[in-house]
Amino acid sequence: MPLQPVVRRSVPDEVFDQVLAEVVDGEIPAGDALPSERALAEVLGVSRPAVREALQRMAQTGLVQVRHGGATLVRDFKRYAGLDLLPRLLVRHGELDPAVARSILEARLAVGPSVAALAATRGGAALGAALSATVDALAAVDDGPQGDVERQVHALEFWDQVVDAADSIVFRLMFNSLRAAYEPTLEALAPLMAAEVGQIDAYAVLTAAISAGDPDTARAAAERVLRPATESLITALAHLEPR
Amino acid sequence: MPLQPVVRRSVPDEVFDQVLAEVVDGEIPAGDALPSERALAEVLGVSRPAVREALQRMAQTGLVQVRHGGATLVRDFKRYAGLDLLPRLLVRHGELDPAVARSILEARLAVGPSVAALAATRGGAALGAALSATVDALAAVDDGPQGDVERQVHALEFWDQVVDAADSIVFRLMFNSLRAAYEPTLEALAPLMAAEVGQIDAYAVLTAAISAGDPDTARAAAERVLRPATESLITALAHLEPR
DNA sequence: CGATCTCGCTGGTCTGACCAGTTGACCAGT
DNA sequence: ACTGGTCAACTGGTCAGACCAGCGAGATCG
Repeated sequence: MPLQPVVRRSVPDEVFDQVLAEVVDGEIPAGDALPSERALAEVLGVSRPAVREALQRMAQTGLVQVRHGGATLVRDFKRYAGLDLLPRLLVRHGELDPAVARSILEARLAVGPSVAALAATRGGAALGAALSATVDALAAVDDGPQGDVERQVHALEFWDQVVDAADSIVFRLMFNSLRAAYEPTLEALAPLMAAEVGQIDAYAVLTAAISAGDPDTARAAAERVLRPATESLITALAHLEPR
Repeated sequence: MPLQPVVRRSVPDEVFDQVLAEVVDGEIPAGDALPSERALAEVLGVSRPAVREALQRMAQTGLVQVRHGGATLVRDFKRYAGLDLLPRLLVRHGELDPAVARSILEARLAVGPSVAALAATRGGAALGAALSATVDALAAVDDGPQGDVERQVHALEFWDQVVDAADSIVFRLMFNSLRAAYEPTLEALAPLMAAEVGQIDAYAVLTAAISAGDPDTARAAAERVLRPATESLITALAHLEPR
């Protein structure tokens, strides 16, 4: 593996991660109070502003509720957290959570075809050429483990363009959140997704449908791109889930 | 209007909102640097910690990138922000953004049926009774402007239960984000959505399909619930959009 | 002219202080 | 027995000022 960027963790980052883990793992049940800022600062051996910064970020994410004068309460993150929390949920304690991974695949399959249909309706003249170029790049990748990763990157780029063309801000933001969860684990997942991004012809059909401005065909084509890997991976993940 | 809770805005809240507006409105284009923390603190007449807290929250949301030693850069929020930003985008300068509202409707229509299908597959024994109870509550609401609001609340509760039953964390978080955007504007939108939540029979059919564990029927029923209002509202919104 | 150094600016962190809101206990009226 | 008032001991909110650490541009030196 080539040289990696140095991870620089600030003090508030560290505090944020620790408190987040406590909350997400359910060590502190929803409704309970967090220790006071001063107490946390002392326990963690950092200054109060550092703790404050972390707690404010927690509040921003909807995981706690701070009340001036009162205690800081833990909220039920499954009810109040937004999609931004996804990356933190996907990888817990350094490994993938199969239930979360399954859920991401389900969401992808539900949303992708609709986005493709919208892109077909709204895509401008230049869209077809841009998509074709990306598919060409996808097809030109050499085989091998490194190639799998590279194909993933091109596939992400492809969907990025489709989402842009759909011109619907909610899908755009959803895509950003999903990508933020997916990208850090890309290397690990690339082999599993290799079959999907290898279907150059399926991508080509989808591109053609979108370029032609045919939403129904685009929807079906997107589903043909996404469904095979989705279903096979979900069955594979089902064996990993404890339940 | 009955008594409202007092809104208490903290200093960092205020700073956050102001900087957010600058970024989202494009006053400071993506790639440009924000003024330094000290400069912002002086201009806004607050302390540096207050500014820091606001900027850290901006970074958490993906709108800026702070670099130790260097300037704080504005990022392209359309590419890096997550779905949590949605409430801030939906209502800008005190009024609804039609393009964002349209997009929310599109997303709802795309996701709702899939969620219903999953709920049909995975819903437990108690689900049917719970959904029926909510539909009954929906049907029991008196007419009138206040009733429209009340029906919205019940409809949200209904979908909340469906999303829970789907048992897919991504949809859960999506729903939370969408609800967070929708709820503050609920009173204003209730009249527009009145037709949808008035279709008690459509909700009943959907409930029956989910209870029966029939995903395909549930998907179709959900679409019948959501599509009419979605399409009529989108055409209505199209007239408001400048474009 | 180009590589290097240095200084000034940036953000990162801490300390300690004080302000402001909440809570519960206690007390005084009704 | 219940209401509302008072107070003290929390809590979070905000500030000022200091110092550390990283970056970058301009001055400097070869």
